[in-house]
Amino acid sequence: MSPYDPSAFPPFAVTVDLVVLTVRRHALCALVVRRGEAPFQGRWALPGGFVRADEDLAAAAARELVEETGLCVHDPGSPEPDNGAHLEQLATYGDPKRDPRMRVVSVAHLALAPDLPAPKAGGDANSARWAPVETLMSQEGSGREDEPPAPLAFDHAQILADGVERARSKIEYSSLATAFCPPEFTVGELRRVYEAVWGVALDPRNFHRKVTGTPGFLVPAGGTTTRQGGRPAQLFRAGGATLLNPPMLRPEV
Amino acid sequence: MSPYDPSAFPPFAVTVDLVVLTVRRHALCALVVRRGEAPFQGRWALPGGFVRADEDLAAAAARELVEETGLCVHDPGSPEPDNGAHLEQLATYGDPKRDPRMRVVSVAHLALAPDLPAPKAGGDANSARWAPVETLMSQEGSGREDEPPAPLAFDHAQILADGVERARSKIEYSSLATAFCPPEFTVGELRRVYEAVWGVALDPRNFHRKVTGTPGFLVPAGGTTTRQGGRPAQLFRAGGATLLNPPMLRPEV
DNA sequence: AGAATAGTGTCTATGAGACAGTATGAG
DNA sequence: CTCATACTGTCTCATAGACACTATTCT
Repeated sequence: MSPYDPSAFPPFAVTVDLVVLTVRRHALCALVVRRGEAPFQGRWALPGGFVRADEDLAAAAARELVEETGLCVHDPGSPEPDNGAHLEQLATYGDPKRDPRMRVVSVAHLALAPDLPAPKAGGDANSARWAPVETLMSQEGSGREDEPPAPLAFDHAQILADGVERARSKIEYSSLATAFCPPEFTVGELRRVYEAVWGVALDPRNFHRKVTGTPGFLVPAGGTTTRQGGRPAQLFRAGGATLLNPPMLRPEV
Repeated sequence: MSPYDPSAFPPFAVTVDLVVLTVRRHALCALVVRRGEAPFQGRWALPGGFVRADEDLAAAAARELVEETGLCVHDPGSPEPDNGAHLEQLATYGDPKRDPRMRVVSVAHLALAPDLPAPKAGGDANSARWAPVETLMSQEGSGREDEPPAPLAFDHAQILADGVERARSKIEYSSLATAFCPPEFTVGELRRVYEAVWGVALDPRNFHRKVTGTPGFLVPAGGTTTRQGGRPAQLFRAGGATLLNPPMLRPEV
């Protein structure tokens, strides 16, 4: 058999799974859905679904994101700051035994979204909710009654860990942290995003000097807000610069 | 239809494609094979093949790498420095029209190898060769008769570009450049790897101070060599450190 | 007034980049 | 000898981190 014979190939199912991250109440949270059917019935899982026959992978991921959150994907070309999310491919998971029913290859995607009111349950899941990644990634689950316990279904714990690590490293050298913020935000709000994603405290003064001193990162939006209390803070929106050079340093030495 | 019904899914073929990079004669080169059959018959393409029914994605990539180059994949756990290559997943390409015959999702992998004598032709390709990425990535191909012309088959030009970009950025903050070197190498040889991959000239003295001053990056192997001419240089092997902090800065501002 | 957050200035340690100068081989 | 490469040392400039200080709001 020629390895390129198109009539002799093992059939695979291809899905997209989504790691949707947001920052809620100073904590990095991921969107999880409760599975309504076997396998792993009743367990929490990442949202996802089959790629359709004539659908690109990115389109499938964007479709699932809309179905689960109502978020539209931000088009990098369009100038207007819709409240769309950032979406990028994460990695592909294809262990032959990752789904007990059949051979499924899942192309995981990472989405970063600003804080949303509440997730709406999609048609293909009993319920959906935001859960702190700290809870989801701990072996035991939290002791609290109202939090979803680990472990996630399938290999979703690994996918989530990879997505969180991608987000944590990517905000170092890119302006991606603004994807967690509303269209207009203050320096303090952006700093709290970094602190929530990295789980560390940053010096507010050095942070302010760093982000306002990087050309193209932030552009003044013209107003001020006092929604955090204290002295009114200038509002910014994300500038055109996507790469941060020199990068924001993650304190951890 | 439930989107999770395992009996109702569109069938996909899943392949792995390989971006195999090495440094030959001060140039970053990629392994390409000439296609022996339609589509794109006679054109150059990245090596690759179908994932088998019970095979993990990484295993399929490692199998293809052995078939094409004879290189075994370096197991990060084993201490002995076999001349294995570095292998990692790159990205997945699934445009519905990327293969005119059928729906094929390709999980591309990136392999970094030391300089090899000559590629052996695999069973599923007429011929294989190393080609400078500069030639492969230019629109026109080189004017020289003995070089493979662009463009590559399928979407392999995009995959190659993504692989090259991954390699270029990853040697900044990791010790991955040593994957291009033989088990024992000199500081100058490692510098020439950086220069070839980035296409820039680096100050030999500052480079030497940087790499020898980073703990765990290089460990002395005990001997010296004079294979580059000039004063004999100390031989090193790659140390245990995989992350470079602070990173090697790519001069380009 | 006191608390909280925003924003500026100043000092210091670290490291990158530039480059002088010495060491040791091949021809 | 010259030439090529290896390696060390020194200077300067940029910047991260620490932190004093002022500004402006709310309760």
